[in-house]
Amino acid sequence: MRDFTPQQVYERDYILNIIKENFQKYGFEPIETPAIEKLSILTEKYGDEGDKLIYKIINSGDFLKNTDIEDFNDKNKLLKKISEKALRYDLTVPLARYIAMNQDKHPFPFKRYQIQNVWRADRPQKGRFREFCQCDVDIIGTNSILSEVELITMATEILNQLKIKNFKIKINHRKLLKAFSEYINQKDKATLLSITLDKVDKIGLDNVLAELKKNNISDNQINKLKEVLQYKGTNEEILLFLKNKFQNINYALEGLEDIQKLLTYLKFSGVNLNYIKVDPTIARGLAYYTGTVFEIIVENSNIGSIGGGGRYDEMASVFGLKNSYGIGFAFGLDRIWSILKNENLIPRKQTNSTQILITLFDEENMPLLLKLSKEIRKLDINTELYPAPIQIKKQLSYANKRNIPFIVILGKDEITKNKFILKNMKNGEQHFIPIDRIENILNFTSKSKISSY
RNA sequence: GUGACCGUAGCUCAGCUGGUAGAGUAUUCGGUUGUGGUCCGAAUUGUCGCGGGUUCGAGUCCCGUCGGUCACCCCA
Repeated sequence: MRDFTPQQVYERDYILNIIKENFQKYGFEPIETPAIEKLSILTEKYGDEGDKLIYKIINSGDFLKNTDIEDFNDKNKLLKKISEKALRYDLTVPLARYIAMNQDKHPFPFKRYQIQNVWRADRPQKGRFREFCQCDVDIIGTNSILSEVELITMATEILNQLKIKNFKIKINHRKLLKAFSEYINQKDKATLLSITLDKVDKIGLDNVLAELKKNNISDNQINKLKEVLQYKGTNEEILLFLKNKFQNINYALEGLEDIQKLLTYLKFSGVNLNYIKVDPTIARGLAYYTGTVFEIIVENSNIGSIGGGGRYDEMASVFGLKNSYGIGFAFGLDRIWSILKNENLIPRKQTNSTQILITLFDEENMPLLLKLSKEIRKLDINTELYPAPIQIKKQLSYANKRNIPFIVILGKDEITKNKFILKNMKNGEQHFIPIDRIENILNFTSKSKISSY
């Protein structure tokens, strides 16, 4: 739970604007959905771990009204009786619900983006918040590999514009993960396998294998896995190697072909393939993925991924939309912000804040000052009036704290001369400007506009 | 959901082995009448996160809870 100061909002807006511009450039349209969803919409979409992290909202009024003592012996049963609403956990599931409910309102494929907060009942830690902002883009209604191509191309474009170096987009395919379990004759342990493999990056291959051993995977099977996972090579080499290993597993070959095509098209789409890394261990925990999955990381940042996504071809069908294809990914605004801060990549604020503060001596002069402020704004200069006739030193001090580069003084002395004073707060210089030649202000302000920050 | 540490004035923090709170900074006022950012002087500031317990007495000990930081788990 965080507040954002004006400076922080500026910094976040800088990122949001780049993201939004690119979303629009690729033809995505915005939607918004409510923060609160029905709890039943959200459950069982993110896996067991995910379900635990959903913020449940207790029913209003007498929330115990339908419960009896026995319900307290079964927490899940109790939960259903006292909570029917929840805060959204991501933007993908609400999108699926939205699509199912608004099928008639959009042509398909439907390309939408959605930038809103989501909530997770997590323990906060580095790069992780209970309330955070996701910038989500999805394409609903086609299973064309071009969707993958477009999303990844756009992601690299955005990261380039944000000047983030060292990012990698790791790509995998759920079908490949599944193939691992078949490859070692442990089909029923597919989930365990994918969750464990996902940790290779974090705890290393040896620890992963040790963990599998604890879960009753035999030495023989582990060695078989090790041989595959140890393999290092270029994207092409990895694909070839896996093709060889999985030659008898049809769906694995499909997955490999998807990735192969994706790489080919990315090249034509102008993406520098150094950013792309095929990684058979990337799993992603969310339960709804069915095809390609990807994760965007920044090397040496120790902040986890800054974005991730994948294909989820069945999800909207849960909400009644048949043959629904879907793919998308989300950028984590807060994590990108954190990285840009660390790397000093956020440009300094130029000048969209106040340029001139008009000081006030006497309420009698208000009409004149209001008129003056309007005339100055006509020159496209951000101007404000100090709202109360307090001591001028206080008004100057206020301008100082606000970093306002100029003040105008127009009191009775000046009025008799038909001039006002324009004072440069940086060097203290003062200039008299005739009231009927307001545009002369520009002689002094335009130069310092940029250097004032 | 698990573990560790933390939560004292607006901010950063001090407060030893229990005896009802202090510094720096910020704020406000002043250093004479209409000129800030420096300097000097003065003043204000807190239900010590919240709830309960132990004790004659708790910021200080115990329990719970909420919030923060970090590591798991998982994820943006």
